[in-house]
Amino acid sequence: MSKELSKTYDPKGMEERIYKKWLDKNYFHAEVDRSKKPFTIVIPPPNITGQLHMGHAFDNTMQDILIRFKRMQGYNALWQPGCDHASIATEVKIIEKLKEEGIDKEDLGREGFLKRAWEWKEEYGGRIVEQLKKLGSSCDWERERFTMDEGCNKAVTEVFVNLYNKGLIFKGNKIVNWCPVCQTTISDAEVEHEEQAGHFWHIRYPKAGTPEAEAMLAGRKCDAASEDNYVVVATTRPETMLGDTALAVNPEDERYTAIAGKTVVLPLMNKDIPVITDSYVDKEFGTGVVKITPAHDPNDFEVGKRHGLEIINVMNDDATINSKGGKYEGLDRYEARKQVVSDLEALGLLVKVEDHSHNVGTHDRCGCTIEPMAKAQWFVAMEKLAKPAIEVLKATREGRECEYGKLQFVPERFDKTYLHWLEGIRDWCISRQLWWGHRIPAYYCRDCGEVIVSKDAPTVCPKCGKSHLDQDEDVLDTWFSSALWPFSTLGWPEKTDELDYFYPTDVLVTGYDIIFFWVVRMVFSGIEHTGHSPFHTVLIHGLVRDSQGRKMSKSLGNGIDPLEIIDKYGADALRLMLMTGNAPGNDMRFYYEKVEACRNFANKVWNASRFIMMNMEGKSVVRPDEADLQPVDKWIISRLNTVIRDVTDNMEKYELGIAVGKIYDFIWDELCDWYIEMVKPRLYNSDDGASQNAALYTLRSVLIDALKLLHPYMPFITEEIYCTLNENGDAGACGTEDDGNRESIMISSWPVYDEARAYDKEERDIGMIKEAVRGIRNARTGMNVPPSKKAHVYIVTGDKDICKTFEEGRLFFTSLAYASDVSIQPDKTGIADDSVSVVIPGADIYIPFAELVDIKQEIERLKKEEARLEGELKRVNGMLNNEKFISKAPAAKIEEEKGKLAKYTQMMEQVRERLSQLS
RNA sequence: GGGGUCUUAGCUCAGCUGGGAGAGCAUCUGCCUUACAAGCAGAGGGUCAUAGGUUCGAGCCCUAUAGGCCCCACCA
Repeated sequence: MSKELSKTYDPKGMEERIYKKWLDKNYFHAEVDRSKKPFTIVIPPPNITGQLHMGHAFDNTMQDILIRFKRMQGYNALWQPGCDHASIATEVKIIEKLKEEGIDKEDLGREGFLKRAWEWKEEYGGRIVEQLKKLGSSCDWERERFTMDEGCNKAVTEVFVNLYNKGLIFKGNKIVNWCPVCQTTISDAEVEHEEQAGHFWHIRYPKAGTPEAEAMLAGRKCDAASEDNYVVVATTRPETMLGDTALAVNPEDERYTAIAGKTVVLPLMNKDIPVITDSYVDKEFGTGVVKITPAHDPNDFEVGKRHGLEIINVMNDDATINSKGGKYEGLDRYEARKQVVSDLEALGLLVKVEDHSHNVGTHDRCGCTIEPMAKAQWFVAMEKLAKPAIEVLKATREGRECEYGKLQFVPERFDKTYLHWLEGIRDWCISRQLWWGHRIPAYYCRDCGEVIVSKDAPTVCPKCGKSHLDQDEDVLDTWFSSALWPFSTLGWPEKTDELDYFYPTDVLVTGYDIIFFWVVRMVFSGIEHTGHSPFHTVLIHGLVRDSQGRKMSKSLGNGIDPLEIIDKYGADALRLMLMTGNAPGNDMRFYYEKVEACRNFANKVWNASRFIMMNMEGKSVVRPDEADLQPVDKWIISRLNTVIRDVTDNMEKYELGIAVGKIYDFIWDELCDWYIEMVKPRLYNSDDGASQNAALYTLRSVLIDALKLLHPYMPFITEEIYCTLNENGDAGACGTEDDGNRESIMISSWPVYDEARAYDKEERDIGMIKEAVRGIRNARTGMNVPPSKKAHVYIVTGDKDICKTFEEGRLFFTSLAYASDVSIQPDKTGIADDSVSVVIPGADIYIPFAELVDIKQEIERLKKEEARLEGELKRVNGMLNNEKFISKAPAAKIEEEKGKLAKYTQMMEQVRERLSQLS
C-alpha cells in the first residue's frame, strides 16, 4: 500500500506522532555495547522549576544535532538526561507558593517543608522534560536522573567525606557573601557586581587623649578643634564603623608616621582602637587612612588576621544592626547609615561628603545587595583542585599528553575565561542556610563539641561516647551536586559498566554564562574523583536575544516561548532557525522572519519530496547501470558527494551553522532549482525507460542522502519523508551502502564521501551549461523579453568537446532557457546579425529576437560585459606580471590565475568581435 | 584596573587554516511554467569602522585609534 505526503507541509500532529514512534521503538536508549564506540553527552540538567525557554531550545538543539549525527555515524550514542533540584531557586518558589496559602516556611518545619518540596517536584518537575520532547530531543529517557535522587545523594556524600578527609573541605570562619533577603550565604560566582552611585564620607577619628576626644566622649562638638588631633578616614559605608577595630595606614606614608602605633577613639562607639600599618593601604587613595572592619569587608578581614584584630560582626542575618552596634541596634543597615552620618555631623566629625561611584555586589537571584560577613561556613579549598583543571586544558592546547585526558573549548577564546577564573580562584563556600538540597553530612556532639563527617549518620560520638549528636543544619550549594553530574549519573561511586564504558563523556554543550558555575566545577571534580576530565570538548553557545538585542527576561516581558513557535511553525523550523547563520559562542537575535524563512525551507523540502514521489508513482525504480547515468545525474551525484564530505567535516569540527548552510544551499539551489528542473523532460518522457529510471533513481537516492544530512537539524520532516519514501519502494541512497535499516532515518547510516562518485568532467560540463542558461535568462530579462516569447538558440563553437557537451544538454535550453529550437554549429551561418548574444568561455550564443531587439541596448549590455572583463583581466594580469607573485606564490595558484587569464582573454575577444559587428 | 568581543548590502548576520565580497529578510522588475506564490526567473545595493604595518597578495594576521557590547576585579 503506498502512502502519500499531504499536499502542504504541516508539522502539527506529525511531530508528535513521529516522536511517539521513536519512543515506542526505543531508539533513544543506549546500552553498554563494547562492539561499538560510545559517544556521550550529559544534558545540562534544567531546573525542576523551569519552563522551556529559548536558551534551552538552543542548547538542546545543538546537543540533539551532535547526538543524532554520531548515532547515524554508528556510535553508541548516549544523551543522558535529568533535572536539577536547583536548591535556592526551588526553595524560593515553594516559599512563594506557601505564602499564597498563608503558610510560613517555619510553621511547617524542616520535615513538613521538604515533604511539600517533593510533592512540588513530582507535580512540576516533569514539565520541562515534556517540553524538551516537543523539541525532538533524543535523550535516553530511561536513564533520566535527578540531582537529588538516591544515587546522586550517595555521590555527593562520598565526595564530601573524601574531600573532608583530604583536608580539601573545611569549616572556617571567613568572610562570605551573605544575602540578607534569602538569608543564606552564596558563592562568589553568584555575586553580580554593579556600578552604583554612592558617596565618600570623610570622617574625623579623634586621637586618644586629646581635647577633641574628650569632647566627643562627652557627646558634644569640640569648640576649639584642631585638625592635628584628628585622623580623617574616607569610607563608602559609614555604618560599618560600628564594627571598626583599627585604622590602618601605609608604613611608607610619611604623613602618618607619627600616628602609627598610637590610638584613636572610634566615634559613636567611644572606644579606643589602634592605628596599625599595613602595605595593603594605598597612599594615593582617599585620605590614605583606612578604617578596618574585619567582620564586614574581605580586605579588612585579611588585615585583621595579620594583626590579630578582634572581629566584631555588627549585623543580624537580615542586615539590621545587632546588639554589638550600640544604640543603632535594630536599625536596617541603610537607616543606620543615615543615622550614623547625622550623628557624626552633630559631633562635628563629618568633614565632607563626596560623590563616588563604586561597585556593589548583588545577589544574582534576588538582586539584593550582598553583605560581606564573617561567618563559620563550609568551604572547598580550591588551590589544589584548580591546578590539574588548568593543566588539562593547557596540555590539550599545547598538544601534550595529560594524565587527566583532554579538554578544549569551542570556540577557543573561552579558554581564557576558564583559565582566568581558575587561576584567581578563591575557596568555594558551599554551605547554604536552606532546607531544599543535599544536607551536609557533618554531625556535632552536643557534649564534647566533636565534629564528625561521615557517610552514615553516627549514633554515638567517637570521642566522648555520648549519643547527643546533631546533624549540620545546612545544605550544599546546588552546584556541588551538578559538579558531579557527568559521573554520578553513570553510577559513580559504584564501579558500574556504564561508568566504565560511557565515561569520560565526549562533549558538553552549554552557554558561556555558566562556565564558572558549572563547567569549571565539573572539570576539577571529575579529575579529583575519577582521574579524568569529564569531557574532551566544551561547546559554548551564546544567548538568544530579542529582535532588539535585549536579553530575554521575565521582567521585560520580551521572552518568546519556544513552545508557541513550535506550535505555529514546527520544531524543525525552530531548530533550523537556531542553527542557521550563527557562529559558536555568539549571541543571536530572534526574528519571526527568520523562523518563517526556515519554515519555508521545510516546505521546500516537503514539496520537492512530494514531486519526486509523484513521479515514481507506479514505476519500479531500480539501480541503473553506470552507463545509463547522464552527465547531469553524475553532476548532482558528484555535487552531493562533495557536500557529504564538507558537511561531515564541518560537523566534526562543531561548525554546525556552516554545515547546515551547505545542506540548505545544496537542497534548494542545486537539487531543486537545477537538477529537478533539468530532469523534468526525462521524467515526463516514458519512451526512454532507461533514462527515466536513471533520473528517478538519482532523484530518489540524492534526496535520501540529503535528508540524512539534514536529519540532525530537522529530525521530524526528514523522518516523515524518509519513511514515506521507503514505503514506496527501495532504491537506496548514493552516499551509503544499504544498511538494511529502512524503518527510521534516525537509525540509518550517515552518508560517506566516495572517491568513485567524484565526477569532475560532469561537474565542469554541467557548470558550463548552467552558465549558458543563466546567460540567456539574463540577456532576455535585459531585453525585456517575456517568458512566453520563445526563441531559437544558436550555439556557436569550434571546440569539439564543448560541442558535445551542448549536444548532450540541448534539451536544457528548451526547458530552462525558453528555446524554441537549439542549433549547435561551428560558425555563424544563418544567424541574424541583430541577435542578442551571450558570451561564455569557448562558445558564443545567439538568440535572434527580430523586432524585439534594440541594438543600442544590446551594445550597451555588451559594453558592460566588456568593462567587467577588463577589470578581471587587469587584476589577473596584475598578478601574473608581478615577478614577486610568480616567484613566491604557490604553483597551483599561479596555474589557476593563468587559466583565468586564458578564459577571460578568450571571452574578451568574443565580446569585442561581437561589438565590432554591431557598430 | 584586567581580559574578551564586535564594527561587512537598508536590517539581522555568515565568511573555516590570508588567494576573485555571501545568505536570509527588505527593495525593484517579470512570471499563477501541472512539486512548491511558504514559489520561479532576474536586478539594484558594500572605500568589509579609521590609520598604519607584515605579505607577491589582507574582510581575515600585527599595532594604534574611535565607538558598541560582555565578563572578571578587595582600591577603602
